[in-house]
Amino acid sequence: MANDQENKRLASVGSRIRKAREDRGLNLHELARLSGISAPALSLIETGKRDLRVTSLCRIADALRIAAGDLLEDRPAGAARVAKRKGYDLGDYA
Amino acid sequence: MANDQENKRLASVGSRIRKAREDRGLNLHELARLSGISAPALSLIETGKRDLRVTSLCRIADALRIAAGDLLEDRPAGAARVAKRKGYDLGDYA
DNA sequence: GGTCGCTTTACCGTTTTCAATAAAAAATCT
DNA sequence: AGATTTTTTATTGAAAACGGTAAAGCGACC
Repeated sequence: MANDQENKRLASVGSRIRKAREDRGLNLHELARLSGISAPALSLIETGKRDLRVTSLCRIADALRIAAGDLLEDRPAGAARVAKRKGYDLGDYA
Repeated sequence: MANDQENKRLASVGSRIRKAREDRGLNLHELARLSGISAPALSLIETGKRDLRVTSLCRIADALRIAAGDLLEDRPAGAARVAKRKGYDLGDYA
């Protein structure tokens, strides 16, 4: 798929997604319903094994309520901006 | 390919790439050589007609010497960030 | 008129994402 | 220990990205 540098980049993107998801207390299945991306695909993404498309990244970012750019690289201001609200209504996605 | 919202997003990403490219005085063939992405593909990307992969976005960002996150959304990087946080309104996912 | 440079579009072939499903593996419980 | 939840891996099939090439548009300028 890619050279070593790109793999590292995908891995860091994936770990940022995973961290944001866990910070919000969501499991893969719940994030799958929020984002419209299947749990197996999310697993591949979070472990850096898949080169996801930009729209997929944005859908994940929207589901996590984080700026998409904050998933691509470390942004110190990012964490503070995230509202740790609790009201994920999974029903909207059923 | 995608719904209307995602198309708008891809279009904005594309226009940001185009602007950065033109600011650097590059044409599509030169950016193609720098990024490893063909000029026809770059044309589709810049006009928002293609949902590129994250590694492609990063290769373009590297070629333009810009942060990949800055291609995803407006990030003033400087002063007036308070004004308006454009994009999605959190709270309802309907 | 024409030519040059740049961009867009179209086609083809290969590769990859992605959903869906199932199953296996791993972590988390009681 | 066992049972349950969560994650990972594998498979199938469809849709799309991507490079390459070629062709067509579209300016500007002579």
